[in-house]
Amino acid sequence: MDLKVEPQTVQIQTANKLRNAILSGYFKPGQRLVEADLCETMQVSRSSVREALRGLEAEKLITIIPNRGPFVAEITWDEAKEIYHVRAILEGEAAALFAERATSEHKREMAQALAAFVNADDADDAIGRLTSTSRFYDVMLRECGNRIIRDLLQGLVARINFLRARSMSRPGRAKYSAIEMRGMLRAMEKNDPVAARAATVEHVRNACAAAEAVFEPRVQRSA
Amino acid sequence: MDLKVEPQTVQIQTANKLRNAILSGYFKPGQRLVEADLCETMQVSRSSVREALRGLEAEKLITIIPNRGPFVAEITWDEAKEIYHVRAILEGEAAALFAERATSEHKREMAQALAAFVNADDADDAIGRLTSTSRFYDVMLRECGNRIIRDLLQGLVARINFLRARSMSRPGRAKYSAIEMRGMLRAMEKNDPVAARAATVEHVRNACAAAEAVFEPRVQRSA
DNA sequence: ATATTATGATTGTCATACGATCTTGTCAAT
DNA sequence: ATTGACAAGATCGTATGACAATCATAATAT
Repeated sequence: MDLKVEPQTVQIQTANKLRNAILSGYFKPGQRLVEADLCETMQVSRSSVREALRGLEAEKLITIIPNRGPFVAEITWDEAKEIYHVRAILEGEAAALFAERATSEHKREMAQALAAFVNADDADDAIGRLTSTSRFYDVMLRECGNRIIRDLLQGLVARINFLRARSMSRPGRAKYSAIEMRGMLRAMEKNDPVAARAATVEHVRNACAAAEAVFEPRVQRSA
Repeated sequence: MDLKVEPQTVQIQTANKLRNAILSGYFKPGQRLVEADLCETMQVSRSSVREALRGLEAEKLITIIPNRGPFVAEITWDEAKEIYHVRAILEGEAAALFAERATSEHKREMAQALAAFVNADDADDAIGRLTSTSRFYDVMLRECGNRIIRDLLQGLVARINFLRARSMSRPGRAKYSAIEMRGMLRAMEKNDPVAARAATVEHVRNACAAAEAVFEPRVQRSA
């Protein structure tokens, strides 16, 4: 159990809220972020906003162009493909590591998350789909025993989050996704690292293919 | 050729200098960094320093504890091991990718870097050893065709930089290191991705073992 | 049509200020 | 000897105000 409690500075909250706004799609890729406007809407000082932005820049969620300011990061399909490539490798490794050490408690947790995913899909609940998959992965990444893999993957996934959401809401994809996740879980329940890695890599491959189908490199201009 | 030129803001330069200071060991792990002192020595405002620090925090080179300020990141041997684990995976992948697409020009560049490394070692030139290995890796990471892998590895390597320097200056290690790098290069010259990955993974494994030998988890107190 | 200039918006940087929080030392109470 | 209370000093977190540098755009001139 983690009992650590830490102060929530304004800067941290600002960073979190901005991150959420980007991941949830409230700020669109390529969109310009004006410091003064952010101060206004978030009711914090420019210092706090700018510090928060520096953090997000290092996470590659935004790009700060000198003298032009921050923009929500855009991504080319090339980059996205590279991310999926790395994601397959790291997530496969995490799956293998997890399979070797998964307890029945962890397996149950993942099974629950998967069930919730299926339910959310049946109910056509887009948010539920995302939170349940997150929960599914969280267990695996938290318990795989390698925090570096977890951190790297979280950073990578954040950068292609909008693709996930978009491709997952495509009719049919969620069903297949559920099947693939069931395959992962089955291998992990048997504590079979080889099968777990294979199933996971396959899952990411399919997610990549699904993402390609919905990727649109169009440049958006304001009317 | 890359002709892009971009403005060097004070914040960027501050971040770069601080990063260098940490990587070069001028600031030691665990050391406290006092904002006011940094402003004084670097002759920049607190705003610039703090923004630079936020960036370094996201790179995990420093840790900022709320109300206590920034500290140079410390690392446990556990974490270091995890980093080496991931490094082996990603560097192996990069090696395989590179082996498939390496041109004679690239091979020559790497051979030169390796030769420089041997020379630096013979001359007992610690700095030369580091710059030449960097050059060796830079070619591989730059030309492997996956910028995500490159960026992630650069971030990871930065975090264990001090271990590299320390273990490399251990008598004998550099010699073995050179032999291993020669093995990597040989496989890449044959454009053999399987052998290249194997040689690279082996190299990282050995580097990890060498690092363990010099790792000291001692807590340092000022006199 | 192209080049030049003016204009307004926004960023980069600095200086200053002040409350909040942490650290440390001192001293009393248990 | 441990605990608790309190004061003093250092440092951080945050806000504010200011201004030059830069950029984007519109207006003007060639």
